[in-house]
Amino acid sequence: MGCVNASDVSWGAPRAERADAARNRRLLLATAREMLAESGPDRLTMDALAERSGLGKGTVFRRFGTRAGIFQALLDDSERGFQEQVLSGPPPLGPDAPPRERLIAYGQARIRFLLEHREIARHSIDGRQNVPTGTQTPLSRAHIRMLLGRIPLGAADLDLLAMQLTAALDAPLLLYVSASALDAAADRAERRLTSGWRDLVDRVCRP
Amino acid sequence: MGCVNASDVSWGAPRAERADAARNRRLLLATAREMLAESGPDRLTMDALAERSGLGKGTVFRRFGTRAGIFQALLDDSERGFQEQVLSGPPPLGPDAPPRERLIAYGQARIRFLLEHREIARHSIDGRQNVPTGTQTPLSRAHIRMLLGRIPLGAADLDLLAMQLTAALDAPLLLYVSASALDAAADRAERRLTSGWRDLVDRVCRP
DNA sequence: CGTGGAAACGGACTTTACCCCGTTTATCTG
DNA sequence: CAGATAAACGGGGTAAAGTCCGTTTCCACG
Repeated sequence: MGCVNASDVSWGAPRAERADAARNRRLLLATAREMLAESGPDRLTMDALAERSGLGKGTVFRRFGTRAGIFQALLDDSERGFQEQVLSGPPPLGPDAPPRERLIAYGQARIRFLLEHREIARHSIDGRQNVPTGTQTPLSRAHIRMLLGRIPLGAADLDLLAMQLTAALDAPLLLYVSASALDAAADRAERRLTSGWRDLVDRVCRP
Repeated sequence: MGCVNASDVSWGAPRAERADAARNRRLLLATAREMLAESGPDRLTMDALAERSGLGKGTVFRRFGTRAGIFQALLDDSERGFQEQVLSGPPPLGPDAPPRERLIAYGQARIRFLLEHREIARHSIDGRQNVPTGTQTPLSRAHIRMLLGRIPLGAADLDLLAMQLTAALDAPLLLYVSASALDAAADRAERRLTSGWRDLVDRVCRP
């Protein structure tokens, strides 16, 4: 837990982020959340964000690269707490639970998380690039991969299987089910996706 | 097969597409393909497409709605042949094969198709909207759904399972595996995804 | 402290997606 | 064949994304 954070002597390779840059990133994320809460994702433009933060547009773009990048950063940020639950929280989500149960619990938690942040998650997808490296899904994938490694499955391409399961978990919420349908019946959707995930995992993990 | 095509007396509800509109759509798609072949997807801008087609910008937008819409239309168009193979071609892809084998064959064919059209497929994703209704994936989903219905699976939410499998099939190519990785080793990727799909279907379909 | 160089900043500039609405054209009806 | 009507067209206009590069700020090191 209290081991290594960004401001430590952790410079293994790059050179730690400059102080002003870090401050501005926090400021930008905070401002973005405000704007999001006030007027929804569509009004969150790069120009507006820059102006409202009192920063230049160039800064916003260097930090996030692209519009979708802002949403990725926001999602990433929101995910931190969730990640801690997964890595060191209580079972069945955290360690000290049998891997198959952890896998099911993980899916349930992720579904809830994505539902809760569906707007942001939706907007974090950028057709020009594949899903962001170093954020959201890769961690999902890595975690699922790790759990699969501890479940007795016959010979199998575990990396690929992890990717397939990640897709089965995320894509419905990110791509397939319409946003309006989710808004209309979020509870129902959550129950359905959750039990669907359990079924899928059950099917995949046996003999 | 030769039952109902767009120009028939099929006006159940809307009013068949106007002749000039149809002609222009074909022209636009053809021009888009040319431009794509010549200079890649990034140079395919709405303005350029309009000008090169000798049409107005407004026309392009009314036809396709959005930039991603062009790529969706292109993909849809390319998919027609593929769909016929699936609906009425020879087994194991077409009818007259046991459903489990058809499902596996379908996945293999779809993987090949997406790999072949990966550029277009990538660009057809629009973060603002869920995956297009009436094209590509919905058909995938419907087909998978239909096949699942004919495979003995215990009690299961078949609609959801179909969505999960569709996601597991498409998302790796659409979202997760980087375009450059695919370009670098498309053959290897195809083999891996293909056998991964077989494994997944095997796992899912056995009580 | 002072300083050199790397990193971050700012905001004008360019490009592109997307909107709007007056005008033209296809098709249907009598 | 003429007139009506709804659809399609055109292309200028707007706003937002993304780029560039001269200027400023940080901070490691002396």
